[in-house]
Amino acid sequence: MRARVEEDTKGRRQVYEACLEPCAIERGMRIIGGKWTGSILWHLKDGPVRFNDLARMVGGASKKMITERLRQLEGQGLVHRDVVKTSPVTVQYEITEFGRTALGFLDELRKWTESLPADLPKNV
Amino acid sequence: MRARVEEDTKGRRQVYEACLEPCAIERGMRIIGGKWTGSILWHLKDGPVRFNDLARMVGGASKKMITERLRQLEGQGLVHRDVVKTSPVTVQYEITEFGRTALGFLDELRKWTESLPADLPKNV
DNA sequence: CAGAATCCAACCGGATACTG
DNA sequence: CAGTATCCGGTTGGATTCTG
Repeated sequence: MRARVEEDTKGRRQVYEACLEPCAIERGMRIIGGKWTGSILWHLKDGPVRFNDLARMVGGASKKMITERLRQLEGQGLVHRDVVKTSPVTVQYEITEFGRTALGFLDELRKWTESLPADLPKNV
Repeated sequence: MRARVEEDTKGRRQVYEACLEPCAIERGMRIIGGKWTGSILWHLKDGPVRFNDLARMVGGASKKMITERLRQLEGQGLVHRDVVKTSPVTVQYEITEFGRTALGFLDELRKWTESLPADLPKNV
């Protein structure tokens, strides 16, 4: 098996060697587990959202982060970018059909997180 | 609402302000989305695994990483550490009942990743 | 509005060597 | 075997400023 060279969620160069190839869990996490990535995708589930609105919805992430993640998601075909020629221009981000295939997992994650007891051991 | 100060998967200090509190997706990702975290948990699903065996199973991660993640998972109550007094000592890591509650969506993630077409747009 | 550009301290994580 | 300790270059991501 040849070594694969890819970019993960954060644009980091990842070299997957023969016997070091991460399992599906790890690969998946590298795709949608990056900081803010899942959250961004999730907030697009109900329809197109404009850049600044998205930034507000994903509260906590800087514009820089939102931009980087969106570019990545776009490059991966999970999100579609649409420029509306108003003045000033507005930009709509929309989840693609492919992107929607990840929502099932994200919803499971959401349910899991929300089910966590309030008195967790530590750090959870 | 007061600001919460916690540690995420990677032990980073995270300050969650009132209106900046991440959504469940993001919080969940901070718990099990860290590098190697999901993979480690996943590889414990079939029963206790010893340290070095785990390191091999999660191929690619250094011992340092395995150790750090295991300590974290242990502190969160997702994994239990058991020292067996052989000579030299062996250490077994076992997923807890609580930890098992995370396997559901991890399996969703696995299925999602494995379903990805071979000819993906980019970076996926 | 929707970014792009820059700065930079903090952190991450691999490599290596060592230990009981 | 199951770690710990240390080094250290690379990456990350927040803050800030600027633009069409």
